[in-house]
Amino acid sequence: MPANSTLDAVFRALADPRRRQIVAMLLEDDMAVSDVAASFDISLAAISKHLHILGQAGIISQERRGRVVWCKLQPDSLREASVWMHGFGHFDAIDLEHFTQFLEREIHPYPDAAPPQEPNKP
Amino acid sequence: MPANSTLDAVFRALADPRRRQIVAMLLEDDMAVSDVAASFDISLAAISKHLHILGQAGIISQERRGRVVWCKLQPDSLREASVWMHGFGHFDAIDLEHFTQFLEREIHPYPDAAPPQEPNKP
DNA sequence: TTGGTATTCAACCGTCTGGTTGACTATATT
DNA sequence: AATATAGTCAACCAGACGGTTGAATACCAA
Repeated sequence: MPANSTLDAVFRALADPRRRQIVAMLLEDDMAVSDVAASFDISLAAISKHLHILGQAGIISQERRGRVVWCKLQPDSLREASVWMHGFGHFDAIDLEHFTQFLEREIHPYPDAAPPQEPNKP
Repeated sequence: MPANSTLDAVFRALADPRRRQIVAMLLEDDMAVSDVAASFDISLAAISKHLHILGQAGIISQERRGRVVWCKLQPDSLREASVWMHGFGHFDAIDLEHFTQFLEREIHPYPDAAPPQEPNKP
């Protein structure tokens, strides 16, 4: 198995829209597991699994503080994959305007739903 | 489903090391389906499926010429996903030196195996 | 100590994935 | 016309995925 297993894990982790949405949410601020879960209508256990997959890929880290597990984005983990993709595109400058639009769509997919609430950090 | 289904497909397509290797090979030159298959030890049918997945994601296009189906990389398809990732990394300049190293690893994972042969293009 | 809150674990389930093989279609070659 | 080559299709299979529920664990608070 030659293949860069980190790249495997990163791309696989990002292949799920819910996980991408989680990543986008964590870009704004660290969140507790249940805070993350509050933005979705699936079980807490399912969210826990998604976070585990993101953690395995190195995209987030999790730290228990008291009974709360805090999730933190590890942006550097995306560097390798980003470089990989960029190499194929021979794109000109990255247009962050586009990115902002994606972010909006990913973080607030349901405009009517409850917005991600401010976590009560210690 | 808010989720950008193109991003879904692109990330999912890239999550498989064989498919990434195919993409890397196609960066060097267009290839026929059986030329692609020659670099792997799985069946032609399996390769055909992988190419279909890459095609669905828009990462490659396929064009039949005679009885040969030629596969061509569509680098623009990676732009959206590249932008997405780049937005999280707030990386400095993309270092294409790294990319070249990845490429080497992805295209020639087994140094002893037969190198990808020159396709006989018309 | 009792009880509530936060999270994970374990077992289970339907669906998707990636592989196989054999039949099939379509094009070249002789 | 007969045969070889290129590729896809269809049926099948084992294993991974994403979800559920209920029990277990760990911490905090009264």
